[in-house]
Amino acid sequence: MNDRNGTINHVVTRFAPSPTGFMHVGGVRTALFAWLFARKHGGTFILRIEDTDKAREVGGSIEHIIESLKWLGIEWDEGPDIGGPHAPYIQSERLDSYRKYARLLIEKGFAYSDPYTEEEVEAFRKQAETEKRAFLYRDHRPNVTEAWDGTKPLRFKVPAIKRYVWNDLVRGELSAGEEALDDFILIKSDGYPTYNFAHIIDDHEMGVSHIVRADEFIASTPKFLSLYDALEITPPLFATMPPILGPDGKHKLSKRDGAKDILDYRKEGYLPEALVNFLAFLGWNPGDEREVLSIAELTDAFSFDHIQKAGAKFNEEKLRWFNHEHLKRLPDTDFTAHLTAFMVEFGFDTSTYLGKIASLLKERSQTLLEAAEAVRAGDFSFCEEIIIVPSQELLLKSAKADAATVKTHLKHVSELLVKISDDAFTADVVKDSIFGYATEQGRSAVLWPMRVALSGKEKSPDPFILSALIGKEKTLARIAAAQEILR
RNA sequence: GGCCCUUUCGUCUAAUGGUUAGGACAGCGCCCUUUCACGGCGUAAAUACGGGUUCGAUUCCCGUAGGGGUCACCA
Repeated sequence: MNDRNGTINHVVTRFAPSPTGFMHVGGVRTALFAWLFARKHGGTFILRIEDTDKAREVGGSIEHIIESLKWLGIEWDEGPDIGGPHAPYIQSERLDSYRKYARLLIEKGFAYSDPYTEEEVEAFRKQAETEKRAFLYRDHRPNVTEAWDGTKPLRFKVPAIKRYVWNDLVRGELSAGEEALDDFILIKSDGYPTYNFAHIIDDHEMGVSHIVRADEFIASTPKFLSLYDALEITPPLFATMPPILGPDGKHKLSKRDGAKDILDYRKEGYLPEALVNFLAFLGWNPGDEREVLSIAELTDAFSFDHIQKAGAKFNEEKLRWFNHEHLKRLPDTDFTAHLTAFMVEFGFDTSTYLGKIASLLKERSQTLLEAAEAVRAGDFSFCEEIIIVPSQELLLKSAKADAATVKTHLKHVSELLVKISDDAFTADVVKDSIFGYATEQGRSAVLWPMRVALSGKEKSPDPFILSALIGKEKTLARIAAAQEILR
């Protein structure tokens, strides 16, 4: 909560999704910022499920949300699965609480039973639309109303129609006119509260200090503020995030633009920390020129001060770059562990030589999926194979020399390599032993055929790395085999 | 249509009255190099427009235009 000077005493933020399907990037980023802010200030982060619209609820969503957040490493201190001092954390289980505040508002004269049918209200709305006016229920506010019996919607009666001005931690001073104020529904005829009502009660009861929220709530803030007034509750601080736009920048990112389930990124081989890094930079920066940051660094650098006001376009190209950077920074053993887990999970056959080619894979793949596919395609099969039988054509393709000359070179290379002891057969030693000869004789005539002899492929890592990878014995055998092919 | 928000390279952004307007992704070029990849260097590229305020505006104010949001018994 905040004291009168606005000093942060204890930060409490929350992420409050509704279980209506999968998690998309917009929701995840809002959750991420709320979480980073709480962590930065040693505060509390709450996960709350807003399931007050039973018609739209999609089964399994809660589990899916939890799985998504956990994959990203966003952990909550209080939530539906772990409980906490303000349990329950699922709104449909908090109905008593909303009724309590509803009664309070009725007593104070700030709530009344809505006498109209849905059709009648719809007609008012249509009329406003026809007249190109904003729809305001309060234009039709009834003079007398019956006592609320729970079968009709309970409406909020706006205490004062006025212009509201408030401060937003990201946007600064915001304001909205009287048109933004209306008698909105507190409790629906099915007994569930609306978002407008429920989130305010919950945030209050859960001690939320900062509401990190999406752009679309700016327009309804005056409604919230008037409800806070009626309830005589001090509102939390607001921090409004910029929208995430589709690649064309024309509208908010939608499924059509490829907005997908956040867990799809796991399938596509993205590292959660890379995705988090990318998402954090969509509308935020650390205030310096660093870009590739770990979660710990992100937490440390995070502040609302550097959040953008304008919308950002989702750019998958840059996400791929972030992922590659994070992949490259992984120690080989960690990379291998990640890749192996990925391949097992998504049905790839794992190879025993993955650990040996970790550094090659990291360098060449932007995602774990690309690495897995490269392995499956046999791009590194030369690690396992005993014999390689390249064609003479390939052996000579870029050698810029005739078969007899190449054959002589390979023979000489063998003679140099055989002198190296088995345990000293590293890429550097191999290079040192033959590089002088190769330079002298023309590198393309020596190194190209050697590399093809070892890999059997037109494209591959260099022959020194290859030699070390497959070992002295196979290296010599393959070079000998290549000499047989040449005539 | 009303109300609200927003506007720096193609994209993500830095610079909160004085900079040759900086970085990154993507692009292009060169270098490294036996191929591929990695890497290095370099290049092109922006303050939406029009008015103010000021000695001086990317920065402050107003207007215009573009974009976004909202006007539910959805959140």
